[in-house]
Amino acid sequence: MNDDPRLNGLLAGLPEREWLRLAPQLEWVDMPLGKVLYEPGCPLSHIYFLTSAIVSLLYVMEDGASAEIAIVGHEGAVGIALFMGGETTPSRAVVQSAGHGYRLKAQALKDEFNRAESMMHQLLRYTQALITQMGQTAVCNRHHSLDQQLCRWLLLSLDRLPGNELIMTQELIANMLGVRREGVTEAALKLQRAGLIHYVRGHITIVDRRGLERRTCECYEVVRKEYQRLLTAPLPHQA
Amino acid sequence: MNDDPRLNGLLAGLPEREWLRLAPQLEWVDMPLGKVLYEPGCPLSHIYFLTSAIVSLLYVMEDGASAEIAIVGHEGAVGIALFMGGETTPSRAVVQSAGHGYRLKAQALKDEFNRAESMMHQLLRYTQALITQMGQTAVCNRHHSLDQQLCRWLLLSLDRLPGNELIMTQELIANMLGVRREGVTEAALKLQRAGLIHYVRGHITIVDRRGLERRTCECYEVVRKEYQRLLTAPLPHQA
DNA sequence: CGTCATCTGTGCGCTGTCATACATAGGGAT
DNA sequence: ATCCCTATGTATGACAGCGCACAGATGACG
Repeated sequence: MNDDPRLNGLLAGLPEREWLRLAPQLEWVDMPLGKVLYEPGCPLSHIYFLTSAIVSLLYVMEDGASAEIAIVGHEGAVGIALFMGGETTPSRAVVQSAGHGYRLKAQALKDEFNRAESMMHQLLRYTQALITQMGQTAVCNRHHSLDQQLCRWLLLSLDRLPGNELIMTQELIANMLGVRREGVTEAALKLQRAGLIHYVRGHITIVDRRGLERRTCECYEVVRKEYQRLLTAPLPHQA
Repeated sequence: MNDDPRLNGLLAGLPEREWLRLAPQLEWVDMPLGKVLYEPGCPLSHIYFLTSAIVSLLYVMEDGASAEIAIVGHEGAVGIALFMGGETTPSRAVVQSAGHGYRLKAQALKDEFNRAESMMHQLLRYTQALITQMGQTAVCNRHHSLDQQLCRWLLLSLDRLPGNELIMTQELIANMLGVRREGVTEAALKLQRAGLIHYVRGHITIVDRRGLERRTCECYEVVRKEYQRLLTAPLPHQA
């Protein structure tokens, strides 16, 4: 019942020769909501290529406050520290939307990395896209309103999911954005009253995608374009 | 009158064999205050290994508002998009503290990258450190006070400079932090009254470094430790 | 020596977000 | 059907940072 590994953009982008070498080493993994793929400072055992799940990269402060610094979906991989050489990161990876993925043992990736060409360039390019997202998140945190950031977040998530529905409570979104739950309630209410979204107890339906795009800040577009530019295999769910 | 290229941590960390191959291709460059190394979307012609300058990576919004997402000093390099494979980035690199560095032609780097081992791992590790700084910046923007962020910024800058003086107006700092100049004035006043720093028209002297460390948020320490951990060649100017 | 641009200090009202507290409502479990 | 947990809506006061306006102070330069 496993889904196709090549739903993952990075794997799909590999030339046949490299793909055949890699495929037998991929392990299918279930990713239920809330599953933690790695904790800050823990050596990574695998790199995860997502097919249907969404994973949030979170920075958690000492006082427990947290902020999402990037979203990863089927366009990318979780655990880039593995090939970056640092072994660990100060971030935490949590499944934000249940689904599946494939993982590759740390050693296998390193072997691959030392001889392969496409795989490496593929991953490096993806890394740059991820970096762009992180930077844009930082700027967005500084300059844009919660309303705009919520739109950005909804759109970025939607781009990584099939359909037009998100399973996500306002409490969780608040965690992702690093704001209060009440703030998200207010912002979401505005969007609902404007007829852009509809939600009930953790089920958010995007009614008017264009409307969201008009309300969000430039950050969404910057990130989207950069992903498109850098990743040869385009995001299937993207408009 | 050129300074030693191996003041740069990445170059210093290379094994002799690779260093000898690379050295003749390095070009010494002057980096006056305000010099722009690259603009968003412009293909990079060189990678810059800094020896004595400090460069800010800025994200500039459509309305002109900007925020620094990372600081680069003699521990690193500017233009990582070159080897990441994306060719360009949405960020802007501006010299924040005048000094010098060495640059390497894009093609030379790529040639190097394709056959070299240490150089690549060196750069990848550095990239991860940079990523950490970006992420931490994003979280800091979200959760910490301007007072704390100013301390963080001063410390991060100081770690990349000799001595204990910064040449930097409050206006410029405000630009880096993405806040109002007046806000920086107020925060700086507090620090001066507490006897931690002393400043006059663009000259900031750090009087009590420990005091700043006590006032700043955890973000500074996280970034510092991660740089230390990832970069085998330690930062010379660091405490 | 005087002028002027630049840098720093201060006040004021405004807005967005926070902290806290509490009210309502959907929907699953029994 | 009932209960209860979880999700969502609302109010209130506090406060940080913003935008704007302007004053003083320093130092470069003619």
